[in-house]
Amino acid sequence: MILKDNNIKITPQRLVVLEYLDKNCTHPTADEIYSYLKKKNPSLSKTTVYNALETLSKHGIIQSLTISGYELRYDLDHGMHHHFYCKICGRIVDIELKCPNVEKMKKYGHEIEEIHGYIKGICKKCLKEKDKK
Amino acid sequence: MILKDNNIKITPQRLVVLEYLDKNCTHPTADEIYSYLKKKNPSLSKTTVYNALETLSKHGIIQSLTISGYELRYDLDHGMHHHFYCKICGRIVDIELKCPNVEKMKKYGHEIEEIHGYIKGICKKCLKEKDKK
DNA sequence: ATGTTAAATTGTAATGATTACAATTTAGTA
DNA sequence: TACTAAATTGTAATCATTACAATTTAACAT
Repeated sequence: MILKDNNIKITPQRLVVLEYLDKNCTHPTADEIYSYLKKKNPSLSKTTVYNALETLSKHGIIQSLTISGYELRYDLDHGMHHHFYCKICGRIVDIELKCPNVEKMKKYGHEIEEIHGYIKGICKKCLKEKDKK
Repeated sequence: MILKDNNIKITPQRLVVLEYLDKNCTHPTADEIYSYLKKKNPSLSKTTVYNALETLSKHGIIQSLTISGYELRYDLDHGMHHHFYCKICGRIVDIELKCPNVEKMKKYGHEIEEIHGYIKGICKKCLKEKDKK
């Protein structure tokens, strides 16, 4: 199991957070995760959600996205992809994409740990809505 | 002048904010801009700085960066480039880079307005510091 | 099984960036 | 020079995130 593999203490709270992110690819905020899980886990604290997210993040199991500016969003890492953010509906969708620069990047002399590709605009669905008018 | 070209009302406050961003490629926060400009413009309000940044941003004259997570940073747009964020010193440096995906992106059916490339890791300078130890 | 201990969880309070808002001032134009 | 819509200002509110201290618990050794 992924927690044991990373020497992270296994707690029910961490398990539910991880399970939530595994089942929900909606790039939720800490608050969305908390609000949902709180229903079935009344003793859950929001701080715990933040702590769990930070721990998972630090071990590279999940990724935190800064794309929407005023809040962090979280994403279980399933390999390299970029994100598209719709300025109208706020939805974030994954974009499967190989960035050919990843390897070249090292020539700058910096040590690369993360690569984030954020594309912003208007999504397919919202474009259709606009056309109707 | 760039403000007139965009039909933005010319005010001394907007001018000093723009000038600051033109001269300082440090990707400052709103607060850094405010604190510096306040010295020579005592009547300047922080809200005005936020307003000016938003207006300039909306017109594509400047870009807001979400790279550091808990605060927005601003950058005068001089053509396509990505950003490198050092996790140790917090500095953000420009990476001149042509992204070959920009054109291909449209096939997803979304309308693309902005592309952000954020690379995170440890910068050259901080790597040297680490080696000394 | 049980006891031990370092680490995790909880709830509350603090922080700090950003936004809301209403009163005042001003840029652009007639 | 006067007018008006828009910009500026300062204060107060908002809201995500973090700090912290008390309590609980996972993991491990006996």
